[in-house]
Amino acid sequence: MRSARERARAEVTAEIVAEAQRQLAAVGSAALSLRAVARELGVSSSAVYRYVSSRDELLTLLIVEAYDALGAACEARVAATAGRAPAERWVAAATAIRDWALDHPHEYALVYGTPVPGYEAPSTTIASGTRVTLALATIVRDAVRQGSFEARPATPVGKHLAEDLARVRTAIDVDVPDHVLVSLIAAWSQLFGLLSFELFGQTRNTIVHHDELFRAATQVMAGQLGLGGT
Amino acid sequence: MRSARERARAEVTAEIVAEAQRQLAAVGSAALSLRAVARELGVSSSAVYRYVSSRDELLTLLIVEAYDALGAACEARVAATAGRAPAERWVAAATAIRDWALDHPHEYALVYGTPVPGYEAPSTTIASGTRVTLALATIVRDAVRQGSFEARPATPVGKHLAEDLARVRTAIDVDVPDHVLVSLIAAWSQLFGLLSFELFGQTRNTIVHHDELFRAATQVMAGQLGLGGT
DNA sequence: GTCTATAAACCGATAGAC
DNA sequence: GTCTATCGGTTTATAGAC
Repeated sequence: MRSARERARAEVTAEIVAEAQRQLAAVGSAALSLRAVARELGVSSSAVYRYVSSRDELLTLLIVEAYDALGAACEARVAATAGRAPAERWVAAATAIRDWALDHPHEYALVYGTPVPGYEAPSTTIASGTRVTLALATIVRDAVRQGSFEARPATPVGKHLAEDLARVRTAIDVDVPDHVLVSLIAAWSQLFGLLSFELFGQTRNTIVHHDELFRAATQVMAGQLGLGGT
Repeated sequence: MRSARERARAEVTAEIVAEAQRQLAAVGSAALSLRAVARELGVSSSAVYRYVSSRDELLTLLIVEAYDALGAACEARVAATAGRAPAERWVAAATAIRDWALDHPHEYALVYGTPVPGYEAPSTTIASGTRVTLALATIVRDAVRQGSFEARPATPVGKHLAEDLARVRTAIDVDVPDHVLVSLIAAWSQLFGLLSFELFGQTRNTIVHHDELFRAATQVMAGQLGLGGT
């Protein structure tokens, strides 16, 4: 059981992370400052060092928090749509990702945007980072098991790439041919690519109804991936 | 004709931009500092203000420069492959984009990554920013005119989205049905999504042969877009 | 654990001399 | 056009008192 001291410590750390998230939204990750967090929290700067040993550690906390929140949101949607048509699940999961990203644009940018200069992510962040990818893979895995997956005509894949894809196949535990994995990666990168375009303002002057475009594009990709009709 | 003064001024400005690009690579866009540029150039900070009126203006110069360089590279590849099979041209253009991005990762991040906090891009950057998109659209336009474009079964598109797509159709001057435009946007965002994944390290622990994956994924997307065989 | 005080940097931008 | 000097602000991080 945790002592009162440990619990107090966890609580203060959570407050620091919460304030850091506000800062992140206000000034961006590069300008995130331990000092400003302390100032806003009403404590001196050195006090914060008792909880967070450096700016990089604070960034790591934020990154893990963001990955976990997004991963949990996506996992929940995938679980909630179990039994539905695969294409429908794909669109639902993608929408969950987009909804979270629109609600937390700066945390999205922190993990999927330009890396913070000078910051090297420790391996502790990997597990949280792959959650959302694994959740998406679950949809394909279920579709394959149900037999509602339409195989596409095979296209050959280079030998070196096949090695990478074998690693991917193991990681996501989806037993499909190489060219389907390529399609899956294409769909996956399409999803985040379009989302980044929207959030980073690349389509600002052309697209107004981003929600409809996103839905249509993910529907198209689900079909091209082989997840079958709606 | 330009006076000697004007020419000297353009030359010094170019030196400032070149040094700023080095800074960009070293510390990232958020930490880009007029002062450091001046220091490295061996002049005082205030001297630089004679050429560049503010940090934001320097950023704008860098952004326009990056967009134009990438746009020119893509346009050149599209022009060089005129007459070839559309899918081949798509892959070639995508590869040109990737090659430029790998050669200039920080400039890529400047324009396609997280927006610089506090910086508002002036409308002067729009024209340069759309060059690469227009170059890609040319491939589809040529394919349609040649008749080597395979129409896909139509899927309905919402009314609001149709308005946006009408704007897109005019902007890129490609006369295809709505659902094809959605596919095109999907392919476009897939291309930049995968490239961002690679450059921002999202696939770091899984993919080794990024070049082969990129080629395979763009090939698949070209096919799904309707650009036909190799 | 929290505080004050401090070191040693950095920044954008401007004034005024030359 | 370039300089020095300066204003007024920022930062990370540490030392030492309480």
